[in-house]
Amino acid sequence: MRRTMTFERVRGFRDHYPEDMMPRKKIFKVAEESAESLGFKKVDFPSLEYLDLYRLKSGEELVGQTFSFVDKGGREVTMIPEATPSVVRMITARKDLIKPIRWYSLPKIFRYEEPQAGRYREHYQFNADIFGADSPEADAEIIGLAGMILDGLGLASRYEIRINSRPLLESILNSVGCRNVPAAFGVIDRFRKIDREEFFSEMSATGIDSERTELLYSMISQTVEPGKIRDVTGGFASPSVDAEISRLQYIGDLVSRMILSPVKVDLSIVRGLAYYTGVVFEAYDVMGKHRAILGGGRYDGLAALMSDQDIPAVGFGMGDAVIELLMKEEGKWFYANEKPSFYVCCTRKESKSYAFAVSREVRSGGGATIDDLSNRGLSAQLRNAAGEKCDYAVIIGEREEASRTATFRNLVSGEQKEIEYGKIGQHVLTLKGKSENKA
RNA sequence: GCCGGGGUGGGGUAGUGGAUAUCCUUGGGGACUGUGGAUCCCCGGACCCGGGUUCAAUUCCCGGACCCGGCCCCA
Repeated sequence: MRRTMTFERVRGFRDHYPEDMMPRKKIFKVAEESAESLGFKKVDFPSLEYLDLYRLKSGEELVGQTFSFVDKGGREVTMIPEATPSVVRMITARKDLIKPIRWYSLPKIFRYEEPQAGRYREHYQFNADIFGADSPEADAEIIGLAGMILDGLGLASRYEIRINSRPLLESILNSVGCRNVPAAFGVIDRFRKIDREEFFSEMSATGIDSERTELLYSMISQTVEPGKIRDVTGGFASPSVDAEISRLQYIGDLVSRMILSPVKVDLSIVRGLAYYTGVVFEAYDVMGKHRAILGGGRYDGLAALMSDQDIPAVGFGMGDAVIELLMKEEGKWFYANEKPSFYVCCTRKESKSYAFAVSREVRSGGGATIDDLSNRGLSAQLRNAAGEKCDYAVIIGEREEASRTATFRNLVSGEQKEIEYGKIGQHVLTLKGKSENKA
């Protein structure tokens, strides 16, 4: 009778095995490189913050969905549920920073919610923000970065970015006699989930008559090219509406210069009831199958809420969960080594020293170079090499050691070549890895 | 927090109120003794947990945790 102890994962948390971690790493790599290509700098911050940091901004509602506890020193703390407050805390703590500031980060964030498709209690979230610039160009750069990342992952034309403007929506609502804009935002945010009657009755509760509600309903039901916003907002003309439309169109134009996929205006994008004050946006898969891949917007009031400084800001966050679902569907969930990989076989113990020296030479110009640890027969070692999906085997034995050479075997074609020890590094640089490799 | 669905080795499965729980795959070891995912041999590994019904539960019933999906919410 065997007695085994098995440990379960905590609900809603994930393990990441290599076959999944490799493509996940690729997402982060593309995101980080895209950000850095625009001059963004990486920052990091604790996984634990005072709960008050979130109370300020979001009230008790969000607080109820956090992993919070009182630590041994009596501090009320929480596993961070988002990055933005921490980043704003960092920004406001340093008055010497030259603005505009472009920062990105890649924390794990936590939320105590029921797990669902594309939602876990812990996930990675790439974040990028620009502080100290309230221009539409800053808006465009953030939205453009979001698109660049998706493009870089091979998802061009498989996603679309939908943008909206909170002040635009607010102007529209004001112009139709809405007495409770936040409530109306809430209804618009949920409009795809509620039926028509519910929409009408809730809108009427905010003071909008049914004729105007009809117009609103039609307006938020469609997504349009930025150039055609006025086609759907025609019934709500006013100077403030007009100014907001122009800004949104300008942003849309700039973004379209940066990315490969369409930018559409979707007047139903509200982004919850959070702290957004300007442009808001989300990226969706074109099939509309999943929840938003990423989302963000302008939040000019947050720094003032948290400090004595008034710093305009715009940013976005992208979790790793939804994009994983999408990449799997699109056949992009795999990883290919950029450099060829090697397995250094050694046929006899006496040549191990030489084999290790050869390994070092190979590594100097190549990718992963695996030393054999099994000390088994050559055929077994070659089998291991194949199992590791290496591109080449480097065979070392009595003959190679005597002649100061190494035998390179291409594990795909079977071709072999003997290379002098001194020329190994150079030879490796001429080799290519195979580009398939399944996840 | 609520609702629906689900569970047999690591993965995929067969099956059953009773006997050593099926098959494939994967994993480990060995043979082939300097050229590979082959072949052959050997080995390891499972009925989610707890209670109940029963002579007997992996099987039926209840509860819990977990997984999948949804609601709420959405950083």
